[in-house]
Amino acid sequence: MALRVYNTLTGSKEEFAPLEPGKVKMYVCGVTVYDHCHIGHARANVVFDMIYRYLRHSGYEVTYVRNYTDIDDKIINRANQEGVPYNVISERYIAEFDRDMAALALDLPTHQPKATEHIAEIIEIIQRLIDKGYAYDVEGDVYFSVEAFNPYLKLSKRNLEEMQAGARIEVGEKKRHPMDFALWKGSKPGEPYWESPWGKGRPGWHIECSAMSMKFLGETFDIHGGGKDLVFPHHENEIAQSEAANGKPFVRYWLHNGFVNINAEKMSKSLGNFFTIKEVLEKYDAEVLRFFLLSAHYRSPIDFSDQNLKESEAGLERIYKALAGIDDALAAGAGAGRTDEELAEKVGTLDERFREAMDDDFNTAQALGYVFDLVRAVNRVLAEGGCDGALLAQARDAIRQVGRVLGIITSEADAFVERLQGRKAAELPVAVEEIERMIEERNAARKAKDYGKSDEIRDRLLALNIVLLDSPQGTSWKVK
RNA sequence: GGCGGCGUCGCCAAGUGGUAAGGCAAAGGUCUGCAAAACCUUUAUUCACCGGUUCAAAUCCGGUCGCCGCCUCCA
Repeated sequence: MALRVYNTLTGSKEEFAPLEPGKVKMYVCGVTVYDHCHIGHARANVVFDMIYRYLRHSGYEVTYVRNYTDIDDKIINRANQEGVPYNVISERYIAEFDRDMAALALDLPTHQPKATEHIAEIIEIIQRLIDKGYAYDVEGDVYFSVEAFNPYLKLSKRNLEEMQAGARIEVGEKKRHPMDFALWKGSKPGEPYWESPWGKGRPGWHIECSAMSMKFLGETFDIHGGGKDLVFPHHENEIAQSEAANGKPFVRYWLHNGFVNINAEKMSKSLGNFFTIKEVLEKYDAEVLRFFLLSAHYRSPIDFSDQNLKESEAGLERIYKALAGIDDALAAGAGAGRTDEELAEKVGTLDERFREAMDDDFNTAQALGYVFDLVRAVNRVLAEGGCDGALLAQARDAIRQVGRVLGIITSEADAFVERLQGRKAAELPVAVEEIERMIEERNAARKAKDYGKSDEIRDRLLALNIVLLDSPQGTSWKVK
C-alpha cells in the first residue's frame, strides 16, 4: 500500500508521490529563537522528525531542511530588554533549542539554515518580486501586494473581503492594501540592519522561508510542514512570495500538526499556559514525553496533563518490561523447542501492520496499538513458560524496529526502568540507607513470623510512596 | 461575524460504509504469610442529540446542542 498524506492545500488525503522518484524534499518551519521552547514546539518537531524517519524507513532519500528564525522583532525586543546585541539572544536560544531537540532524540535535519545567513538570497527574491510587479517599496519598507497574486489565501481557504471584515487588521498607512505584508522592514535607529537597495533594514518574517527552501530544495519541493497556526499568515505568504517570484508551484504537500492543549485550550505564549520542554524534562523522561506526543494522531489536538504523562510512562514501561522479560527468558533458555501460533502470527505481521498504519497519514497511535498487541502476546507466552528463543528474539527485534522508526524504545530495558526509578527516588524525603535499614528490620520480623510488625513497617514505607516487592531473591523496593 | 475542526468505555485514544484496536484505571483469577509487583481474564449491542440515505452508518447527508482553533505574533 502506498503512503497517503493529508494535504492542507486540498483538504484531503492523497497518495504521496515525490517529484523525483525515491527522493523527498521537505521543509519545516523552525522556531524564532527568542525564548525557551515549550511543549508545542516539542510536538511539531517530534512529529516531523517521526515523518522524516518514516520516509527514510520507507526507502526515500530525504533532504530535510529546518530553519532558525534568528532575526525578528521579538528577538530585538528581548535584546533591548537585556541590553545586549540581538545575536546574543538568538545564539543563546539556538543552543537551547538544539539541547532540547537532542534530549527528545531528534535526528538532525540535512540542513539547518539561519535567516541572517541568507540576506543576499532574500534581497534577490524581493527584487524579483518588485520587478515582476508583485511588490512595492515605500520609504524603506517593501510590501507584497496581495491583490497582485490571485491565488492568495488558497491554502487557508478564505477570501480578502472576509479577512478585511475581521476588523482586527490595522491599516498601515504605507500599505496599499491592509492585507499586504512586509518583505523588508526599514530599520529604526539602534536596530540591527543589513544594506539593501531600499536602504538599511531587515527581512520580514515570511520571506526567509521562501529564500532558504528555494536555496536548499529548489523552486518546487515535496513537503512543507509546521504547526496548524502557521497556515495563515505564514504559509499563505510563503506561497505568495515563492509562486509569484518563480511562476511555479511552490509545495506539493502541506502538512500541519495539531496543537498541544492545556485543559482543552491551546498552549501558547500569549495565553501564558505553557510549559517549557526543559521544565517537563525535569519531571518526566524525554522518551516518555516523546511517546506521549506520538500516542495521538499528529493532526489531532493532544491534551497535556500530569495524568496523561503518567499514563504514557506506564504504557512505555509495559513495553520495556516485556522486552526485559524476553531477555530473561532468552538467558534462561526457557521453553526451548516450543512454539506459539498467536505469537508467531503477531510477530510475523507487525511490520506489515505498522507500515499500513503509518502509510495512512502517519497514524502513530494505531501503530503503537499494534505494538501493544504483540506485547500482550509476548507476556502471555512468557507467563506460560516461554517458547523457542528464535521466536522470542524475533518478537524483540520487531518491537525494536518499530521503536527505531518512531524514535522510542531505544534504551536497554533495564536501563529505562532504572532511569525512571532513579528520577523518582531523587524526590524521596528519606535516604536510601534508611529505606534499606527498614527493609532489613521488616525481613527480620518476617523471618520471626511477626507479621504484625512487618506489615507495620511496610505501611510506613508505603506512606512515603515506597512500595516493597518481595521475591524469592529477596526484597526490593520502588517508588510508587 | 467569516472559515475550519472536534464530540467514541471512568480517563487517554484508533477506527471515514460491513457490524467498536490499543493504553491507563477498575474488577475477578494465578502467585503470596498477607500484600505489592508481574501475568491472565473481563469491562462500550454502542460511538453528543434528532431525522434521512442504504441490505448495512461511529463512518455519508440535513438539522440541533456543546467544545476548540484560525482570522493578530504563535509549533
